[in-house]
Amino acid sequence: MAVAESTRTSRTASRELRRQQLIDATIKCISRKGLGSTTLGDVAKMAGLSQGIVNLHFNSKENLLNETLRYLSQEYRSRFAQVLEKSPPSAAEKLLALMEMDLGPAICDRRKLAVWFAFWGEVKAVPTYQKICEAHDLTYSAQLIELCQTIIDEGAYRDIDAETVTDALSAMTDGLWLSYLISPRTFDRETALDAVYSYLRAVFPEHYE
Amino acid sequence: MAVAESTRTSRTASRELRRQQLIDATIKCISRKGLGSTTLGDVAKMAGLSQGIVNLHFNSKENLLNETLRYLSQEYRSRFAQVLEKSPPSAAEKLLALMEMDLGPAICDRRKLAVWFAFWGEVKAVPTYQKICEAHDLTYSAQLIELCQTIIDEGAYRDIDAETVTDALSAMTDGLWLSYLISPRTFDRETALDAVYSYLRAVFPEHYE
DNA sequence: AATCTGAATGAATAACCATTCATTTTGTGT
DNA sequence: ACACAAAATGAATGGTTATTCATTCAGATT
Repeated sequence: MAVAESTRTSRTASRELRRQQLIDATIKCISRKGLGSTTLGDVAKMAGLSQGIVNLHFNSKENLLNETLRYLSQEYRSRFAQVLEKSPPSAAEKLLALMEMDLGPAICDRRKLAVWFAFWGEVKAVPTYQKICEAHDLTYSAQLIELCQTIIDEGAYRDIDAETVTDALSAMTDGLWLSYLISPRTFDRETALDAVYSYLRAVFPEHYE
Repeated sequence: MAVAESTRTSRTASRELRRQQLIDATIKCISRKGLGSTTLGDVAKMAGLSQGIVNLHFNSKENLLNETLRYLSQEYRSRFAQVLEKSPPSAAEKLLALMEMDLGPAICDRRKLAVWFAFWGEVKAVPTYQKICEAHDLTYSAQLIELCQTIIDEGAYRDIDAETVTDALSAMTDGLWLSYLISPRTFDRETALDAVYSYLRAVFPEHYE
């Protein structure tokens, strides 16, 4: 476990900067050793700081982990918003761009995925994680439903509703992440994208041919 | 945390029986407290036995957890085989029955799911978990691919291959499990099944109308 | 330059927990 | 009944880790 970029930031960094530095270190530690065996000592060492540093800035390990999960959620949301902004205006293209983001190298990266799954693995046991994840999914879904509804209206598709397509698509990306996490050798991101394409082409044939 | 059915099994149970009793207790503990804070003391108390019992039968905590994951995998596989046996002979009906099993109350149960996700959350950090999960997915996929191939041949479906449909379907069930784990209030099993139906109807319209 | 303030350190503490093992209990065969 | 072997117990051990806090350090203010 390597020591991080300690020389670049001045020894006395502003409060927010140091907190972010520690959250980054936490993410790195969890992705390497797992949530179960990440200690505050590990996090401090990874950040190139001293033993007591986490409690100084976060008061407790529990709080550090909550803030780390909140950060992950917020980071995802801002990428999501960025993709929505930058992609072409049509709903079909936006939806496709979002799926490609989910399965692109920035997000569908084993290190990041390992951290998400580490938290998901404790969702039932830690109510705070559940609340954060539930809120995360909710805002994410709401925007996908809007896009899907527009597509359905445009194509006058029958026997399908926006909520169902959204449930299916977001479940699929989550599940594809798991496949990639478990079988990185035999399962790649292109294969994952093909699965999503197969669904989009099948339910929205007018839009995705 | 309650004490389990200690009176039913005789104090000196056969080796295999006691091991299974401890695995069951482990599953209960993980589903309640999470993998991270399940101790051998918890497991022993849950089983109604003494502190040192786990090391007597499993030698180490690591080994107990490995065996617990193997048991989960094996249990799933036997349910899977049972559904294949009991359902009508057509591939389309078998596939549907399997999906309904995945999202039925026996498997899509928050306590069980919490345990699966607890292990998945450590997959990147614990090579043994990864190997067990990868092998699990492999045998599971192989059988689904066969079914899908039969359906594709029957319906002479174009532009779709069995591997892709299998990837999509199993990712979807995994992801739907996560939705159910995170949002048990707003997300129910019927909603989850609708998502799967929407895919099946769309890619295999001849078979699922 | 001297002082002051908040950030950072890292050794010490106390709690927790996996593992060990000497002792006790149980069931079986004689 | 008795002896023996296997199973189970639970107190003790040693290692680990979150948290605390007295001390040190950096840099801003006067």
